[in-house]
Amino acid sequence: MARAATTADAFNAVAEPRRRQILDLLVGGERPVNDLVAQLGLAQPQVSKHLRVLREVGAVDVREDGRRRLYRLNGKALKPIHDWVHEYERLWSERFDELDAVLKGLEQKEEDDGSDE
Amino acid sequence: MARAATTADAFNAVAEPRRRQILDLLVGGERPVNDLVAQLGLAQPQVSKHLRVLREVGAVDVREDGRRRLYRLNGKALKPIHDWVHEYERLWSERFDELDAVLKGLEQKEEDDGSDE
DNA sequence: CAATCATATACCGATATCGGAATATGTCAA
DNA sequence: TTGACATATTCCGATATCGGTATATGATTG
Repeated sequence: MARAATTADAFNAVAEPRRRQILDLLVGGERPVNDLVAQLGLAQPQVSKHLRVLREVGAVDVREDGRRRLYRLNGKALKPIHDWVHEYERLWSERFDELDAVLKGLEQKEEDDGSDE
Repeated sequence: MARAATTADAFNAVAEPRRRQILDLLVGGERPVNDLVAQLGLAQPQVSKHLRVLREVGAVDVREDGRRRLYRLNGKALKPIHDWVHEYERLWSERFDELDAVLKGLEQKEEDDGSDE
């Protein structure tokens, strides 16, 4: 066995920085491949390959327009990532840090009061 | 060149489902390796290896306790993932879907009015 | 129809991974 | 000190990747 395919998951697909860049560019709206090639400074075949991966995980959709292909973002594919990482937000949010402090204070108080646990 | 190292990034580290599971378990608090081994149903060496990766990207910290090692979550390492994916939230949120519809309506209107762009 | 433009695919070599198995390191207990 | 326990490291083979280069496919223009 080796590492999971890049097309296995949105997680795997998006682990590659270039692919994140591509998605970031597509936030601005539909773009033909050549636009992306120009903006990324990458060779055209590499861009097409990255787009294929993004297509396979559903993060982008394509539309034909004459001899060019217009790629468009489909952000829903990223929702699982958002949902997962969202659970960890409290670990760096100051607001929650304060809440944690309060809760710890309460625990301490209960321990001082003695009894079980 | 090959795929980026799993230790290159939080993105790469977390692309592996087992490592996400480990982090999920550590949300419940500090745990020794053997606890994780039991809960994951994985072989001990694999768990140690996954933990190493998570350590190298700063997602967990270790503390020695006799002959065992207690691993603890350090969620701050996941913030870049959260920050990145957060930008895409509007793409699946219904509230923002409605906003998009409104904006598209406005665009349409301007196009109908003609003129440049 | 030929030439050109836009994009996708195929092939290559190098590399880092993953799980499995064996083993090393280090601590505690009798 | 010997043995049991807890964890980390090393070696293995298989595999999927990435960038580069060459080429295929397909649409448009002259």
